[in-house]
Amino acid sequence: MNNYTERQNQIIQESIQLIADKGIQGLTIKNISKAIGITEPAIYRHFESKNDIILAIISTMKESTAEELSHIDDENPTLEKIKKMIQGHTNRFIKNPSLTAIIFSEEIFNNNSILAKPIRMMMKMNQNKLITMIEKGQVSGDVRSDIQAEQISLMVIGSFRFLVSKWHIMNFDFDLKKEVNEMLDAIEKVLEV
Amino acid sequence: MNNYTERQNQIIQESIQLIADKGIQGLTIKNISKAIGITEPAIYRHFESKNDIILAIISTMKESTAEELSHIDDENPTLEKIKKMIQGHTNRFIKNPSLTAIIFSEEIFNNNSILAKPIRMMMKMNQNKLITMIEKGQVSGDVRSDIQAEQISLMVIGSFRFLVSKWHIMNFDFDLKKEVNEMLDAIEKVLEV
DNA sequence: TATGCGTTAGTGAATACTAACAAACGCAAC
DNA sequence: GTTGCGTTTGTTAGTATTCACTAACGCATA
Repeated sequence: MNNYTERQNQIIQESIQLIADKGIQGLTIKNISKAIGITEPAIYRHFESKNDIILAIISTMKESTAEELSHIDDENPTLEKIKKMIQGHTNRFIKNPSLTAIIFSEEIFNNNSILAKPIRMMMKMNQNKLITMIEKGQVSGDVRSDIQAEQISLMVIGSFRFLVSKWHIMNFDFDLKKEVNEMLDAIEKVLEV
Repeated sequence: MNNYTERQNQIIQESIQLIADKGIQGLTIKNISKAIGITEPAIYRHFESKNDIILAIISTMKESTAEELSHIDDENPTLEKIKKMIQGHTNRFIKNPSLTAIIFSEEIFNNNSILAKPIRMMMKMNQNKLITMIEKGQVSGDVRSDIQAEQISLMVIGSFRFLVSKWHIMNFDFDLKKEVNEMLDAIEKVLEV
């Protein structure tokens, strides 16, 4: 899967959980070690510093997002592809809700210039993927062409992010899948030629 | 304007600036006092605790947002009202960019139950305002009625939030007003009956 | 015997916050 | 006008706690 050891992956997962539960201020070496059940210095056998842990979190996010995006085949009509993409992300969030605390909260790391860069790159990558998809759809006549692909992408990603953020803020207390599908129906109507 | 003293407002403003620049981890009593030019204990002459400062930040946000929303008169057609609302917020952000670090980052305070509540209430209030607006527009025939008002609201707020978040992450390094207007044009096309 | 991975005990720096004191100011009494 | 006094708002010096991180050591396994 990735090139981290079992213990490293455990540290990464518990760290994500901590950020989701207690915010970035809850991500301390003490909390991580407590969650795993080892002592603080043991953490440093697996990561050189806390910064390295955060970098590993970002790297893991990037990888899992790329993996998710790679599933989309080029055959389906554009709207189906967008739907599948959003639904894929949704399933990932439902399986692992703590992801939502990080993947759409770039500001968390924005103060640290070392961390801000890969986050920004990941964001750009995902947006470009969707924009290219929409542009193809506009050429083939699947998607309305009177609105720029960038604007459509902004709407699709923006709506999804906002919905997922609400889900997190509401402590995952509504049926995300149902809400996402209703959102996708609305987007479909809006994008029809 | 509000019921805070001059010094209290200064503390609130510098705190917002600090969160924008350095994230929530940068919001320390030391940083606040340094930014103002007084010593740390002097801060406690004006707020009982750091938590009270954060509550004051949220309260100020709430007030300034409500003030912004109150400007919207009931006369204009719905799309014009939505445009004016978004543009009003945009002008506020351009005048005070550090606002963007807080107003759309509810997760920052989500770990603290005392803070999460007012944040959630503010969010709900703003959404309901827009939903009501859209529903009226659907009745009067201004806005397409084949999509639920909640979904339209999700799209409008989601797109705007995402654009503003990008502006913050990119260190305010693009013309927000221009991008917002392009976004509003797209939304207009999408909402037309 | 070397390596990997854990421990205990400790570092200095930063955290929110407090105690005690001092300067500045308004204001009423003389 | 000046004296005296209380309030406000600042100061210096300190608290206990928490932070990321380190040194030294133990132990199991290859």
